[in-house]
Amino acid sequence: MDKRITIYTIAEDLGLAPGTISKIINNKGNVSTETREAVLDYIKRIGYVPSSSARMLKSKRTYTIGVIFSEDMKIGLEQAFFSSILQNFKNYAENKGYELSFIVRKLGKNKMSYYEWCLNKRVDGVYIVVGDYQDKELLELVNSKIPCVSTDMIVDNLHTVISDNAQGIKLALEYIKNELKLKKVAMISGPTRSKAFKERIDYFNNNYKKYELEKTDLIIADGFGFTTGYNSAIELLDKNNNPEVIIASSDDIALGILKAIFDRGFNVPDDIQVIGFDDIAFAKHFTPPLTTIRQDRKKLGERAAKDLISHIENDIFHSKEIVTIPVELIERKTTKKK
Amino acid sequence: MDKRITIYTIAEDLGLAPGTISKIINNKGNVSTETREAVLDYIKRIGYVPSSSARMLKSKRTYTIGVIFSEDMKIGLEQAFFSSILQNFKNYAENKGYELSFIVRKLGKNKMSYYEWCLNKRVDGVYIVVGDYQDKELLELVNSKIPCVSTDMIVDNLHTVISDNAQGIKLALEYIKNELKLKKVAMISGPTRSKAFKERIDYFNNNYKKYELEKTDLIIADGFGFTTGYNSAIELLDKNNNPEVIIASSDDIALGILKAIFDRGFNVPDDIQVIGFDDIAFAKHFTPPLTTIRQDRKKLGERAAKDLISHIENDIFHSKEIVTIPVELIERKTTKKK
DNA sequence: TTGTAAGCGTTATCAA
DNA sequence: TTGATAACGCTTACAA
Repeated sequence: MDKRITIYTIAEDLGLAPGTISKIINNKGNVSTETREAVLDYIKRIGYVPSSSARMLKSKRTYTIGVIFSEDMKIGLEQAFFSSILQNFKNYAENKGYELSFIVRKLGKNKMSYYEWCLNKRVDGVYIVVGDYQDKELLELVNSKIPCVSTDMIVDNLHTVISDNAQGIKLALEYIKNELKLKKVAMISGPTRSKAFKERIDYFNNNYKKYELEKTDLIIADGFGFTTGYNSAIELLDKNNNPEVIIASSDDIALGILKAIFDRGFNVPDDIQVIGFDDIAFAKHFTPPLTTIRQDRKKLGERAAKDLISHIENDIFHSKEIVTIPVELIERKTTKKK
Repeated sequence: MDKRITIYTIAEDLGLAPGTISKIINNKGNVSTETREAVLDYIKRIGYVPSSSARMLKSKRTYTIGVIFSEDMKIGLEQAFFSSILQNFKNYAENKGYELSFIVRKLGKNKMSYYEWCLNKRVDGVYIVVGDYQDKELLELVNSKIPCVSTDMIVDNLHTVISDNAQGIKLALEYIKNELKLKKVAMISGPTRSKAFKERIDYFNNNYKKYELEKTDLIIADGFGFTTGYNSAIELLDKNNNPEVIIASSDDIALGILKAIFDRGFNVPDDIQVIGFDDIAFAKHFTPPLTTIRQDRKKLGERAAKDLISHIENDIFHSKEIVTIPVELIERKTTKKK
């Protein structure tokens, strides 16, 4: 019962050679449809699954995708937005027979670079969930032979799947002008080493005038989270430039802003309105529910997985491009149409 | 440069036999301290790392831990509480040289049971993050030769690391009696198929009288989340039994309750007080910040990892036990001392 | 079209 | 204490 099934036992059972079985499993070489079908049938019946270690050892393919969840950015599995993209990536990849393995900068006792780690683990490809585009080690990896894809970082030579951040801010600006009919707008953002944040800030800076808006403040903080939003908003409020609406570059930040506004005794949306970015699960549960730009986390994760796997499997040095996923404005209660 | 370092190249470089290198790496057999140190040194210098596939192939050990994140319970990586425990588990395990691999019920095209999957993947052990203790397949796995550990499910023959749920509710009850000086208490909980919920409900039912409390309502809902809490609280409020304080069996539920109370026009903590369970990151950010029973997610995850790994490595059929991690009451603004 | 056999990088058993 | 050698289960030339 605990006897392991191998291509040898199968070959024996069927009166064939192990090599033939292998070819069939991998869809290679010439085998008569007759034997092919017989073998496939048999395999399914007895529930045979190839030993991944043997396969890896021999073929140099590991069916493993390394995941970089940049540590210095202090983003862990707890970060709802990214872990949800990752979840979708994972689902897709698993369906294609790949496993994920988190890349850490050491292995056993040894400290090592991302690239070394990948070499040693022989991952087939790398998914960079978030990354610092100035990180030398990351760039070393990106520019190596190992296929990489990212859902945040934009650098030369890297295929990335990213939300249409410009469109997101455009939506917000249009909405502010046409629906909210407001003038004075501020923005609070996370750091520009995240490309997504940078794009949002850039679009804002370059276009608010087009919508006849006035920029009262722009705070670029050094964090991603609630506390960052809170502190930045306190700072902003104390400057008394009196923005009518604040655009936050993430929902976590937006939620912190909301709290700060309350703590300062103002009301949302009557005194100040707020627009977030992401649409995390909690956005709709907050009081008041957050108006925000929704990113399509499912598409983001799945497309990234799809593209990475196709890089890996058709190892033609694929066209690396920036693929852009549309976003959408979700109107809730932190804004008020006039 | 792309030449792979193996125990062969090392042996050659050092004028030794491959077998000797292997022994040293694995700390086995008799090797003179002299050669041992020389080899260890050399290995560190050139940054050699054993090929895991070769090792797996030969030794039957995969250094991989399967993770079950029960799907039918609709809990994904997005669930902050569980993913944070998992994160801590992961950190510990990785440090010990293990990798995590999520168990899915199929592999490639084939549907398969948890147990079959584990057999095929040859995982060294299994970590059940959350599980339904009535799930036949799960029980099959638990009762197999494969070492398992859980941080939620309690069944015969399963080692589990779990918060002291009884103590948590005890803390809440004491606090209600002695500090809040309240009488009428209600509870809203998730389903009893999660052992943690069951324990909390049981302790509450069996002990509220001891604290001279009056139970106005007990709602056992079928979900875990915000919406569950919201709907249950609306239901409860509409019954007009007027509890003075509501104990929620999770923070997500508590937050939903808070929202429902607001929506019905009541004030927290003046009209009704609320106590949660978990202390998720968001609990302190909510308005008002949630009083709750904090679970020690770090200890939970790390202890589970530690115990599993020791099961695996000292494959003595280890004492399976329930290990219990203390909890703590965090007082914030949804309660008010009298 | 099918079979044979040489690795892949380890571990483990014996022999030296 | 150290060295040689046979697996482990697969892939892939190459031979039949």
